[in-house]
Amino acid sequence: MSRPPFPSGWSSIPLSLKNLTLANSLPVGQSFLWHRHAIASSTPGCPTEEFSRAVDNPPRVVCLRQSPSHLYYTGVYPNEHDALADLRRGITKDWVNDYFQLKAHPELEKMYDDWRARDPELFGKVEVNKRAVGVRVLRQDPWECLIAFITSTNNHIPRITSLLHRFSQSFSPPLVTLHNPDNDGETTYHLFPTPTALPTKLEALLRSMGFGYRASFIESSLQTLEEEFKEEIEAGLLRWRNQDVDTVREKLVALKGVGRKVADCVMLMCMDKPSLIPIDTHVAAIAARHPAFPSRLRNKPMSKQVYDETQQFLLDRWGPMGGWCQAVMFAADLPEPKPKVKVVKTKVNTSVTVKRKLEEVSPTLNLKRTRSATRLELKQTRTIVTDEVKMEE
DNA sequence: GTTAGACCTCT
DNA sequence: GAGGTCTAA
Repeated sequence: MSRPPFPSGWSSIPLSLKNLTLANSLPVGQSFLWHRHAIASSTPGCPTEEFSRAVDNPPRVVCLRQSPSHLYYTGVYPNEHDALADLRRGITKDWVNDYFQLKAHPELEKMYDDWRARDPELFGKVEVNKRAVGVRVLRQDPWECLIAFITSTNNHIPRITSLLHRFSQSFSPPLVTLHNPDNDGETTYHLFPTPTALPTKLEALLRSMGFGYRASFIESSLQTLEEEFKEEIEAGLLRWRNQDVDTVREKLVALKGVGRKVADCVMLMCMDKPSLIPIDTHVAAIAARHPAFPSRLRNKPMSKQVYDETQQFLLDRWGPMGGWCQAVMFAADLPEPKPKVKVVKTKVNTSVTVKRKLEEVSPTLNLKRTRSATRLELKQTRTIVTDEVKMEE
């Protein structure tokens, strides 16, 4: 009898970095639950890092790697049956195509051409940035996306990321545990919790987990959604994809903790509304750089009116795929990811303690890169759902 | 309809 | 002050 996890094996899709760059699309503030690891055994021209996360329907861990010419993917399953079904039916391949919108919008480069022609002033100057290459808007799950962006207000990416991982670990059982591809420890993956898995008195719990005042927003929004959709919140939210912007915006803004900006984020990133340009302070600053930006909007505190006019200004520049252009501009404007450093306390002489930074050694590149997912060794797998809520230490 | 403060928490 | 929003004037 085999034991989990069951990898469906690596497959690949021919895809250029200009059409999709994982590193510029996954960790840039649209999605927060991807794990990112260097690959210990890699060779020039082959992938150097792996992105992975738990994905539902069926439950599995999706792993992604990328070379200049191909996108590699595999699903790692807690049971053999689903892994075999994936092999037969290409479940993860379909998921990749849907998530990155490769079928719906196959030619990202054509969009870049269009934005360059429309807006040489802003887009033209930014797109030369390395971080502006291959930025795609992801087609995410609405339920997860909604919670993520309620959590995002007044927070930075690293903090949003840690809060959402904490959320998943607390309310969703471990799915599968895999060795990290950088050979540094292992990761236990959890699906994003379903609404029904959340305890009734959620606010106090979330507060203790560090959500702050957003805790009450999440509890209240959950309650509102339960009133509208009963037990079918996720399916209900998915149906909002088929409705027009104004209708959906009205419903989203009715939820506590969801204002105009969060609503626009959710509609852009999971409800097929590619023209929407969410205006946060960052994007507002980008817009203000444009020579033609109305001076009466400059240095004004954000208000509904300033929001509307700024959004309209950018929409005029960027056109029907304006939300995608915003994603490029946003990603390119993020600070360079800090090189990982370890802060080591070194004891010197008698009792003087100094802090010293040590550059983390980059993984040695081996000449062989295995495409077999059998490297993913089981450490611990539990598929039993517990009612108990685990709190982070 | 518009505009201050407050709000959790971490840097 | 930060990838805002809520509430009360």
